[in-house]
Order: sequence, then structure tokens, then C-alpha cells
Amino acid sequence: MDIKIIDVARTAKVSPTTVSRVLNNSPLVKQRTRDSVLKVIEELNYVPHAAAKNLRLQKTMTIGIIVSDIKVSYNADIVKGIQNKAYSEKYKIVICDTQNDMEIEREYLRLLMDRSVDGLILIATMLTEQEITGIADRGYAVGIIGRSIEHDKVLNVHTDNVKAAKEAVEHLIAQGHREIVFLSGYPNAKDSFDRLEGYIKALSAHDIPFRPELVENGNFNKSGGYEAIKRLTFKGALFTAVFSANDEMALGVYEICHEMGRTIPEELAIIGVDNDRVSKYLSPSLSTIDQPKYEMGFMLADKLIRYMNGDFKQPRLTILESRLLIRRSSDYPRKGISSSE
Amino acid sequence: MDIKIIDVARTAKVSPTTVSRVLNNSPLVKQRTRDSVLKVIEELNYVPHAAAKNLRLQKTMTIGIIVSDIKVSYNADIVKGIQNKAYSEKYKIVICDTQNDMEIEREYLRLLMDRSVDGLILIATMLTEQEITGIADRGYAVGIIGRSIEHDKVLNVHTDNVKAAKEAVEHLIAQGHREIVFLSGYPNAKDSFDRLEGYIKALSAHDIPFRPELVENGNFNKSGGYEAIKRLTFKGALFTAVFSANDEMALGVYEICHEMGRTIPEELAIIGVDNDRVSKYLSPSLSTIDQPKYEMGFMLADKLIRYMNGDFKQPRLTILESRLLIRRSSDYPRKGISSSE
DNA sequence: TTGTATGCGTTATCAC
DNA sequence: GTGATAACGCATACAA
Repeated sequence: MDIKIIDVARTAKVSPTTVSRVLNNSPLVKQRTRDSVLKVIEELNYVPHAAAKNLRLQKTMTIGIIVSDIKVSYNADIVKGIQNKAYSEKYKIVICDTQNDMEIEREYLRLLMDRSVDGLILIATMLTEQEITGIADRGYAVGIIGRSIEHDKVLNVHTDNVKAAKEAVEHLIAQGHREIVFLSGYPNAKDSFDRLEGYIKALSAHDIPFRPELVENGNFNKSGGYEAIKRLTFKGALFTAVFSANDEMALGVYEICHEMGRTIPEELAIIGVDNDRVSKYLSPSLSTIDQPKYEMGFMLADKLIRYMNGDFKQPRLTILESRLLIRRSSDYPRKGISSSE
Repeated sequence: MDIKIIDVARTAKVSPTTVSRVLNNSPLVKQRTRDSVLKVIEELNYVPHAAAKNLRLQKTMTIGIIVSDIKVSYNADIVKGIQNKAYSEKYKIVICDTQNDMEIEREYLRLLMDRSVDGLILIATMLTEQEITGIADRGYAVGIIGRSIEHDKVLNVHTDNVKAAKEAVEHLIAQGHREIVFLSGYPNAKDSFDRLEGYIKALSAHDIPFRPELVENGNFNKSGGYEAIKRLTFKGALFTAVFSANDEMALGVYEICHEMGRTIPEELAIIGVDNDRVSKYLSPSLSTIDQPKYEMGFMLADKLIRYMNGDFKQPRLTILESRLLIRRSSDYPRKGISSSE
């Protein structure tokens, strides 16, 4: 049987209350008493029982994280940021990996509505806006990454995807490209949608007509990227560059280019998004948009913890800067184009 | 305020006991009653309070995972395996990322001794054997990956590192290599030690003298691998192949080879261990030993859950097979050597 | 400065 | 089949 507070109290010849006070650093316990209690705690190896404490205090010092796939380095970076902030504030984290399955995500959500966490962070969630605000209405602190929710109880950190995408596409344009493919992610992903908007803005800023047939869906994964380029090629589309809404899809583009003998960047330039761990090891190294993933996780955890502790006045939304990393996959000016264009 | 079991009981005009019975699928409640209670639960959106349940039942249906770095793809794979098994058995997981810091690891361990988890899995832990068995003695189920502990309460899953390493080195020998460097990990890491043993066995099986000066430490990380090869080269050591105790160090070898203009595999062959996500994307692709990481996590979680539910008769230790993946980094026979050698 | 008594929300024991 | 009640281990209001 485990040691309980009453056992400590008895061997230290004080009341449970006093032991509790020592445990919680209450100032109103005499130094001598404190020392002797501390000694007994040490001797008996006493640890307060979490469930009892949680029940009494009505909080768990735990943050739940619902994430689509912990193996994706983008997600892992974010989780790491959350984790480190949480640790520094004495919070624990429970991870729920949904494997991109909406039913599993719902199931986890149900599982977490039992007050076993004080707050919840959703990374690239597929839940409806209504479901998300519902969590907040139930009294949970909610933070989101990878989507925008307009609700005064939902905290939010993201980067300006429109701006970053525009910058990336403008870089391609500056290299002399005019037929640029946009590879999109899940149809309803806000990230992907914003990047499309940036793509269109870049084109229009340089008087290049937007051609919907150059937009192809790749579902954010490698085979999706592969198939998308295959489809475009099969349709006879002509293009000299690809802006992929994430690096993962770019991997598929590399693969099919390799199969078709189309060289990167000479015959096809490409830029991804995420600065995935593999991107710099590819041949050629992949240009990409680097988002401050770790910081996003860290900041969101910070906001969430503040919120859980009563600070409701902080900004609901924080926007961080991402930056374009030009690597070899897009570093090849088309002939006849000077840098002044 | 949250809805409690008493609220459900009142609006359903039954006792809390009956509601509890319905919740826990007790057979001794009339179908009519069950239905009406279920309806009220649905209407009120009632969810049982975890802390109260945990306190009463003295268990949390939660597994704690202490891991050195969740970003390392090797660890992420294992965690994913654990997670999936846990989910299927209705367990949650809390992740503690120690960032390879022993003090943080200890701190987390303390944090988890409050009965907030029913069992604990340690991945590549740096704790002493005594500390680990201490956890088991406190009544926690304990599982370990990446190390062997002889204790009848500590569950264990790993691969035969000696055998796998021997096979890898023999592949290099078959390619005509005789001066083979072994890049070791942390000095006290069992994995690394076993791989060294396999390396030595392979040499001896082919009458190649073991030369301690070809063993160099790289601390399991990229810069360690880089520095190790630098040191060896500086000392004037001659070698045509490297067996690296993990892929991460091999990245450093790639880097310094690139700087020194030494081509892989023609001038230096290399094999790693882990089948890290990046390994196949490198140029040239990296030969490596693939461990069934996901399965290891999955199986260990399975064992742990069984153990927590009273099955103490299962084998304490399970050994899984790993396999050698020959890729381009080691695929270049030395001249004058026939495959019969 | 310390101690006593109560309640957090649930499940299990026992009685009806 | 169903219900009243005690207990899980802790922190706090109130008393001393």
C-alpha cells in the first residue's frame, strides 16, 4: 500500500493539515515543524496522490494535445515547443495522435472531456468550428495551430501564409518562371488555402494571368504530389516551376521527376513549405518556407497557460514570421531573364 | 459548473448507483431504465469526472513515456507504436521529453510517481539500474526500450544488436573492405556496445585483426560523427569504410567527406543504424540497419498493458528481428575482390 | 501556529 | 433491479 498524508502526519506527530501546508509551502508553519515533516516525507518517500489532489483542486496541471501525426517533423517541432513550455510551468502533456483520422480525433476529444486535462491544443485539426468552440464553451482552454477560429475563447498562433507564399512565388517569378504550378493540400485546409491566395497575389502583382488548370491537389502527402504532377503531365500542361503547399508533396515531385528524367532545378524549379528535416538533405536541396514551429508551440503553450491562470486580456491571436529558404531546387535563373525583371 | 452523476440521477429519477451501473455496462439494470438514463446522459452531455474515477479505482488508464528526444525519428516511431496500442486498449499516454538531460529525466520521474500513470515506458533512458528497478518496486509497471535490465518486474523489447552489426560489417568485408572504422555512441549505451561487439565478431570471423585505433566515439549525433572522422584523418588513420552506430552520426560523416572531397561510396563506404527517415533521401542513399521501431513500441505497450492487468507470466523479454538495408553508400566493391571472398 | 471536519465525484458494499 | 452510504486521499474553512 502506498504512503498517504495521514501516515506522514502520524510519524511526524502532526496533523495532515500541517503536512499539507508543508507540501504546499504555506508560510504559516514553524520552521522546526517544517523541517521535521520534510524529513519524514523524505524517509517515507511520500508522494501526494495525483487523483486526490486533482479532485480536490479541480485541475490536473495537464495539457492535452491532439495532433494529426506525431511523426511528421512539422508536428514534432510544435509538440516539442509546447512540451518545453509546459515543463517549465510544471504542466504535463498528453499526446493524442489521430493518424489523420477524423473519427479517431473525435474519439480522443470525447476521451479528454473528462477533466483529465485543463486545456487542449489542436494541431492541424479536422474538427468543425462548432466542435472546437464547443470545447471552449465547456470551460476548457483551447489553443489551435494551423487554422484560424474566430472565437474569443480560442487561442491562436500562426504565420502569415499569404505573405510567405507570395514571397516564395515572387522568387520563382524573379527566376524567370511564368508557368508555375500550385500544389494544394487538403481541400479544406486553411493553410493551403492561404498559400493559394499568396500564389495568386504574386501572379497578379506581376501581370501573370492566373490559370486554374495549374492548380492541382496533392493532399499534403508524398504520393499526392507524385500523382498531381503525373496528372498535369498527362494532360499536357506546360510548367517550369512548382510551388508545393508543403515539403512532403515535394518529395513526390522529386520522385516523378527522377522517373521522367526531368532535372531539378534546370528543367523544373520547386519550392515547398515547412522546412521538413529531410528537405535540406535532398538532392538538390529543397527551397522551402521555414515556419518557426518550435516557437509556435512554445508561444501557444504560453498563451494557454496564462489563460488557464486567469489572464484573459492577452491577444487571442499571435502571428509569427516565417522565412523563405532559397536552396538549390529553385536556384537556376531561366535564360534570357535578368535579375531586374 | 459541470454536470455530475447526481444531476443525471435526479433528472432521470434514479439513484447515482443506477447511473453508474449504466455507465459501466452492468448487466443488472433493466433495459427500460438503462434507456432512459442513457437519454438523460446524452441530453445533459454528461462525462464522468476522471479524477474522481481515478481516485476511487486507483488507476488512471494512462501510460507515461519518458523519451530522450521526441524529434528523433527513431523515438517518434516507437512512441507511435506505443500510442496506437494504448489507444486500442483505451489507455492514454503522457509524453516526457528529457532533451537528453539526466536531471530533467529525474525530475519527470519524480513528477510521475504521483500515481498519475499506471505504468511507465523508458526509451533510451540514462537512469541507473537501481533507479529503474526502484520504480517497479513502487508498484509501477515498467517497460524499457534501448537497454537491458535484469529484473523480473521490468519488461523489455529489443533487437539483437550484436547479430545485426556483425551482418552489416560482414557486408562491408564482402565488398573488400578491411580497414573499417567503428563509430560508437554514448560510452555507456548498451546499443552501441553491442554493435561494437558485433563489429569485432565480424572482423575475427574473417581473420581481420581488431584495431582499437579505428574505434572512435561520436556520441550518437551528427557533429560527433563529423569530429570523429576529422580526428581519425588528422591522426593519419587509413580506412575505406565506416560502420556508424546510428544514422545521425553518418550525417556528419557525409558532411566531412563532402568538405574533404572524399566520395561515397567509391572512396569511403558507410553503413548506419536506425533507418532514419532522412537516410534514404541522402546522396548517395545510406545503407543502414532497419529496426522494427513501431513494432517494438507496439509490442512493449502490449506487454505492459497485459502486465498491468495481471498477466505476470508472459516472457519478460522479447527480441525482434532487424534487417540490413543495402543502399548506395556501401554498394561499391573494392577492386581486385571477387564476390567469393 | 496547529488541528478538526468537510467535501471534491465516483464506485462498491450492503440492504431492500 | 434498485438505492443509501462509505471510502478513495487531499486541501481548506473554521476552530482553537
